[in-house]
Amino acid sequence: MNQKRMTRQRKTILNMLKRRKDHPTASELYLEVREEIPQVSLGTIYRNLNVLRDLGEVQEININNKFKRYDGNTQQHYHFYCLECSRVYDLEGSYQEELDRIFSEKNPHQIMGHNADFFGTCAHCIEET
Amino acid sequence: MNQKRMTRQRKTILNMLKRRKDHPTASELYLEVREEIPQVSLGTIYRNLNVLRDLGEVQEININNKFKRYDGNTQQHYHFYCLECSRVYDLEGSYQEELDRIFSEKNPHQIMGHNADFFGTCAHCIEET
DNA sequence: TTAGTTGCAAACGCTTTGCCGAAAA
DNA sequence: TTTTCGGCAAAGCGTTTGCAACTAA
Repeated sequence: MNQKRMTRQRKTILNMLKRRKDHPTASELYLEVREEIPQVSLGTIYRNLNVLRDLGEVQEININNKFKRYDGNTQQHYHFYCLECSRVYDLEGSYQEELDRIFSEKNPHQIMGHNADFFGTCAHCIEET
Repeated sequence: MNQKRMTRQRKTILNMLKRRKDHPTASELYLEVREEIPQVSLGTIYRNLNVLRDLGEVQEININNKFKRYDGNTQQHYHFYCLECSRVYDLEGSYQEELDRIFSEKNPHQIMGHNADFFGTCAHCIEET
């Protein structure tokens, strides 16, 4: 792969993702980056998110096939998707490595890992009802 | 909701999904349906998949944000995604209900269920190398 | 008869990309 | 200076939708 440069745009996007505890979409990130670099373009956001994802600096989240979300936390962890408000949260609790073992034994594939996302009603939406 | 009719197109799509053990995309299904109903349109495939999904007759699978896949097996089960060939397989082994309890205790959200998909190299691709 | 459905084609919405000037290294 | 990157706008692509004709019930 080519050598990557740490441009102002790329640095800003990465910092914002590391700081935010939610999981913004490219458009949401675009709005925030624009406050700091007004002339930035959406294409730049998308290009940099793909670069950062390839470098392993951020995690790409695909929960519902609508749009991708990005997570500055690159450790393995699970997500929670609220069916009411569509917010995505990190979940507390450890990654269940034994699942890979359990399902490896019962299937002919070489399992390298898994993704899991939980769904339901988030704390925020429970309060509102 | 409105009353649904079992048209020839809808019946054909449902039967094919129940019979196939893979998890076709709308386009893949379109190709197969067209062998039986040559003048069918892609729009009809999409509309019926959404209807059947809403009726609970088929399961919609979102593994990588590229395109949706459909599964005629409506029981809870996990999937395996091959990183090499992109095929999607059903996994043998039971749904881990206790995960919902474990993560419910550690988080403030009301968890109703979860999805999990495993990834790695499938049996088919292992053989080829 | 009548409300849901289809085929067709255009529209949608998120994401990618070609081009060229700008700027890291 | 060299090579990657950014801004802009157009294109790409899976999916949805408006419309008039059609059909299941």
